[in-house]
Amino acid sequence: MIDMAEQRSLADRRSDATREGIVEAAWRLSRQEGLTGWSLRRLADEVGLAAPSLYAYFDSKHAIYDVMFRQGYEQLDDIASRWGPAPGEPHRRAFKVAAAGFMEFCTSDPTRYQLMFQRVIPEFVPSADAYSASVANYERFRALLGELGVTDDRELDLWTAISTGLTDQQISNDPGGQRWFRLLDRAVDIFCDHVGIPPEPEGQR
Amino acid sequence: MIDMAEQRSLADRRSDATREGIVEAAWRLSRQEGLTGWSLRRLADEVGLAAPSLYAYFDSKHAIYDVMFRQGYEQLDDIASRWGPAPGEPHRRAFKVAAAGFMEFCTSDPTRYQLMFQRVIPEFVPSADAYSASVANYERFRALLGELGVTDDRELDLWTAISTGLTDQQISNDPGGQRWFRLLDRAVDIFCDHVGIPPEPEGQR
DNA sequence: GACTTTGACCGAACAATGTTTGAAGATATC
DNA sequence: GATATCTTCAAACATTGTTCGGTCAAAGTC
Repeated sequence: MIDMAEQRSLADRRSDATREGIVEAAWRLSRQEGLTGWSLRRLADEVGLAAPSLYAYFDSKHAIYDVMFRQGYEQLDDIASRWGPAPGEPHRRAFKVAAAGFMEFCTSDPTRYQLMFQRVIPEFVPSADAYSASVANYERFRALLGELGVTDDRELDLWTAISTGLTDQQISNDPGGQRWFRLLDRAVDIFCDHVGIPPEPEGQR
Repeated sequence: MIDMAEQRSLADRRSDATREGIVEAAWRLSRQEGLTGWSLRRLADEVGLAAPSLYAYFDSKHAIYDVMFRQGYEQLDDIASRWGPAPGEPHRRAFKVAAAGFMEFCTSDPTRYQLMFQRVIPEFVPSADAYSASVANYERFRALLGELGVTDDRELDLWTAISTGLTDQQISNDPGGQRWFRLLDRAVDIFCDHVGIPPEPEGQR
């Protein structure tokens, strides 16, 4: 009988536990040796299998990166769901919290950041499925900024550039430090002044 | 007799013309197939040699990338040397020219940009020599902004983040387009307002 | 001219990679 | 116990960057 739910390929039906073990080991190796610093044979060793056995769980090495890519965006989505103005909270305050949260998320795991936002793996292009996770995330981001008073698309684009620019510099040129992180509040203030989000009341600051 | 000038290895003494031909072909292939989309055998074919012969001119594939890396910064330095306030020119105007020049330089050759500013080649680390070209460039950038009125290091860092952020978004998310490029003048204005560089006189605008 | 030296080049091979193939054991199902 | 289905892997393949050993021609040297 044909399963009416979405078709799962042979590989997809394999033990989910082993599958997750492989991805976990891939994260571990990526953080240790760099995203491209490990081979399938090494990864297989790590989970007690031979290299070809991995192909029972993933169609290719890129397919493993693809799962990791999606997991990254799921984790971001998880965190981002907690952002937004609390009742009575000044929008600029909420803006700063969200911006710092994003930057903290990125800098706390540079490997994950590279996978999600940079093109460090030659030939790797996220699948439509994984890509949609990143699009969903962008939609949430757009909605959040709308809630905070950023309605113009160009202003959205400008803030995207500023926040990713700060993050990128921080990770590339001062990993583990605070050099660009410290500039974030100021950047938020400048930007908020420009788009007309009112300053925080002096007393609460 | 020992040459008292700087020692040149065997590879270094080979015909400079062939050497340059190899690098040119490497640029061509990189733009066509991506920075990592070609093999040494393919490159050798392109210049009418066999793969091992390349090792008479370069110590490794990375050594070829290294030359390209340095060439990129030499080209940037060449352009950047023409930036700076003309006599009587408002600083903010000169700022905009330089900023647009930088962004134009980056977006006009995304492959070169990737090599210079992103880490898309696994394991590739520029040699001390090539790296110094990028440092020299940063020093020029710092001097230029100083001339225009940006003295605080934190403001320098902030502008670095903003301009590279805009550039990065432009190349990654709208290659060949203008979406983030159009935001540049506004970004300069916001930044200049913040650091106290006076606005351009209305008449000249 | 013979002889050596040097420069330029490449065929063959090496180790490592991601991946495919074919088949072997293990496990379940009847 | 027989059959089918999982789960696994040894062996092999094509491709990669790179090394080794050698060939061949040009340039000096006597």
